[in-house]
Amino acid sequence: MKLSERKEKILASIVEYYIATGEPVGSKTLLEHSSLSVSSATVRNEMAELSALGFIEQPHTSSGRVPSQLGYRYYVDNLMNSYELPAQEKRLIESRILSASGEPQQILEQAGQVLAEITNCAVVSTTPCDEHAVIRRVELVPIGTRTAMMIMLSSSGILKSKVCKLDCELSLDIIELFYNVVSKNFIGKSAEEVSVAMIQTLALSLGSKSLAVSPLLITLSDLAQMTEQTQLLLQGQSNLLNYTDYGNAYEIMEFLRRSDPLTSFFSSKKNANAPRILIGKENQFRELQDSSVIFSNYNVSGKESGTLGLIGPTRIDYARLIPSLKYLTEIVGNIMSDTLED
Amino acid sequence: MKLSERKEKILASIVEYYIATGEPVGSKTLLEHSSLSVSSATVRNEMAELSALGFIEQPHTSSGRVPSQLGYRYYVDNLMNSYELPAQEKRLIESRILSASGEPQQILEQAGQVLAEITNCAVVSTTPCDEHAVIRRVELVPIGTRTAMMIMLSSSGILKSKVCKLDCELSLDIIELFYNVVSKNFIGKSAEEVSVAMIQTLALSLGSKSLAVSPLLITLSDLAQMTEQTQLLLQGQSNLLNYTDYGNAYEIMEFLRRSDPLTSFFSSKKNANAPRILIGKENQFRELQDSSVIFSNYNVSGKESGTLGLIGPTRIDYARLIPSLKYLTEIVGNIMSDTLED
DNA sequence: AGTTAGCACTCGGGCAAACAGAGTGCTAAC
DNA sequence: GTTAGCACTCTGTTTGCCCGAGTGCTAACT
Repeated sequence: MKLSERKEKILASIVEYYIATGEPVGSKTLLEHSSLSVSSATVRNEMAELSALGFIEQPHTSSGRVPSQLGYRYYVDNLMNSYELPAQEKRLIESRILSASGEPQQILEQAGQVLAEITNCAVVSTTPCDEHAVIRRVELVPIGTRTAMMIMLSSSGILKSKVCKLDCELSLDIIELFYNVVSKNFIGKSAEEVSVAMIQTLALSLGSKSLAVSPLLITLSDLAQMTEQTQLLLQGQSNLLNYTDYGNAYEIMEFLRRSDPLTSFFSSKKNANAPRILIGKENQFRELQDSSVIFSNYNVSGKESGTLGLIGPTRIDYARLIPSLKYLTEIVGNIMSDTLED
Repeated sequence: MKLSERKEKILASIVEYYIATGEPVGSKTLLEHSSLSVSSATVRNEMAELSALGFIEQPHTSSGRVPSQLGYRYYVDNLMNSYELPAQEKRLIESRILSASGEPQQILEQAGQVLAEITNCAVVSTTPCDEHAVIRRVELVPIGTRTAMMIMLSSSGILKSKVCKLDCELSLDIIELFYNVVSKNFIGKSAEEVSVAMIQTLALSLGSKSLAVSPLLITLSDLAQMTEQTQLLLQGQSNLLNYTDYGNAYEIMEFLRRSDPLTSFFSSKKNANAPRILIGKENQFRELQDSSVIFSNYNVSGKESGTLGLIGPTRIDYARLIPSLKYLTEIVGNIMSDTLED
């Protein structure tokens, strides 16, 4: 549906004024804050039609208008002029992120913090996940006579470690055997390929040494699982309190804590290089249906690997925040790619 | 100050009833919920005296009484009968924590989650910090021709890693040189000893190889810093919404985000093997003065290393939560010690 | 046909008055 | 020292009221 130019102007004014102030906007206030040169009565007529079309609604019979979900959608799709991020702000963001060390988790943490500050929204991000990631390197660092720390590095740059306790002494030949087994059977394999069954048959084939090596193999498989799992990072939760009521804020927090639904949602929404915007009920999660969710993927080495997302009110400042989010995902992707690149 | 037995009974009843219900308790309700066999008038008289002494107070002139800070303090110090955690709950806690892998961070995370669930409080915990910790092991894992991941393990079991980019190719002899330098100059040293100055003089002494090795040394010193820093872990923040108002919840969240004050506060309060309880204004942080803070240290290998803490309302259920917290710190300490032990 | 002025109408927010209920402190008797 | 009784106080809630903002409609105007 295409609105007349004047209706579009009015809708844009309503959306922008409401986003800026949070106050429902009446015909008079609208005139004061727009360049329209018609009377308030005309505006009222137009508003009545916009109401009928479902683009705006009234909190109560005699209050100003507020954009409806559909109104925001129309605004985002047709009216919003996405402005370019000023170079100064770009540099500010960049400098804060570059200070983080090279680990994905830390880069995300830093990026999330910056994002939470500049957007005043809750920030969710997922650690990079590359379905085609393979085990790149495994190291075993003895830290006692029968304990060792195993470290796994995946091709997507994820580093995980876990302590492994053995039933017997960790002798040099066991270590050597382990490394042999690893390089023959695990390096270059993806996490899914490291199944329990595979570990078991492998352990059996080792014969007498099996007893000593199998705890190591189990740890290895644990690590493979951990590497594959995307984690959800939450930041700026306090910002939720700025826009929702008590109960909803609590619900959202609890929802975010059960990170699984969002994680799988994000990972199902790849193949989009532009930020996605879900306004109100456009998302499937009851707890978030009074909020808007904006999320965008970051690319590591050209592949979409993780997501940065914002959760804010439906009257979130789309025009300002979308470019910020977009820029941040770019930066995050670049830095992570840098780390991996030779 | 020692109260009469009857006053103690009345105070205990008030505290317990108020903790249980959140309702101010009047003379009549008190009688219904205690074993006293006197009339309400007598209770009123006693209450008036308790009021005068400052142990209880009235929200408004004609409402029931509520324990004052002093009242809670007296209760905690003299009246509370700390009950033993039922074996069943112990086992439940244990099973959930044992499922965590061996890294301190993950153990804490798991423990924090359990704690948040059973207490309905916000949980803060600090990663283990041993001032006498020394660098135990450094590993350099090449992940590209000019990038490597450096991994540092401290004697207190902390594992940190950072990616390091070199200006030139990471040749075998550079790696060897690096390991030599490390084992000669860093292993067994504490983080404080790894100063920038020390790195610089060391780099100079390497002559022509300095250029190649110094990025590695800088990364090493970064890692040493990271190892030394205690991190603050936050969980169950949503529980804050259950007891404070909006503004205060926001303030507490922001306060917790600026983790430094609490971290240094906790680390200054070691040398106590029992849980500590700070009621209301007994703590020094304005944001927390409407709350109670209960915290307890966990010991790794016999040394106090980190803290688990609860933040909740002043009407928190002291009698129930203190044993839970205590048990959890014991468990956490034990598991972490296990990991380190040979 | 589109625009405008004018007007009656509606509804929420704020404010005061009225009210019910819980709990107190005090007094006088036991 | 304890108790019964009673007047008093204070809060939270409900009710009614008014004010203001904003609407929709009608009739006139261009």
